[in-house]
Amino acid sequence: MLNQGGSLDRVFQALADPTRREMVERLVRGPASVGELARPLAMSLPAVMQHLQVLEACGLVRTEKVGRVRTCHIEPGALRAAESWLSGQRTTWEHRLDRLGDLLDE
Amino acid sequence: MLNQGGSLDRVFQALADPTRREMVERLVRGPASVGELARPLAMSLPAVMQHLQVLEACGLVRTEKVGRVRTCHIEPGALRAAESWLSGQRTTWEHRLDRLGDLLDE
DNA sequence: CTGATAGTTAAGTGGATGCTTGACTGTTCG
DNA sequence: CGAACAGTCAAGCATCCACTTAACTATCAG
Repeated sequence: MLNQGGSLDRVFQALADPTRREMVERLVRGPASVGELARPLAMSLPAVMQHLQVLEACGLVRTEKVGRVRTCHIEPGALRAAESWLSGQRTTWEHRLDRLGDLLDE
Repeated sequence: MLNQGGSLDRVFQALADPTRREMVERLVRGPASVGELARPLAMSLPAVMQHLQVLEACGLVRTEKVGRVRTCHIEPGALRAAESWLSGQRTTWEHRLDRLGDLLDE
């Protein structure tokens, strides 16, 4: 569980944008080409590319080009890292509540 | 489970900053004053205040001023919202893998 | 009252972000 | 070959972000 912080920075930063979250939501259902990713989005193709680069740079997405089409897959590891930081915080918080309850029981 | 998308934006945006994550990590262990939050951080007090305002604006932290000291508590709901979006994505991803496995079994 | 403490406000700065348009590259199809 | 297709590069622009310093307010202790 090596928690290298800089990577969490980028993952959360990536997820902070609704367009990129929508792309992730699309990709967890299966791979897609850049064009397919772009179709439901109200913006130019280069803009989509830039979002894609952010997702790739933080490890949330992996892409591969064959012929003239680039196919994008989700990379669940990065998602898991973020989820696990959050659940760690929740756990600490809950432990604190437990200790507080124990104190009150005395 | 009201899906207020704009709020997720702000929560992830807030968590994208290492200073703010550090503040959250401190606060899940218990309440703290602004000064206590600031002590371990290598930056000016106004900078810490600004981070605090971001955390408060997205609902991650609640603060209350008594006398001249402002005390900050974590607000676990916002953390849970982010965690639950992430776990939803993971779940969808896993379901897809299941269906894929079923296909291969045929 | 006076001084120290705890926090706040305001203004400014440099750098990152999210988007655009226009020109361009490589690939496939007829 | 030549046209359409899928994607990419580059530049430019408006806005946002993370900080700073300086000046200020409010509270508490002696």
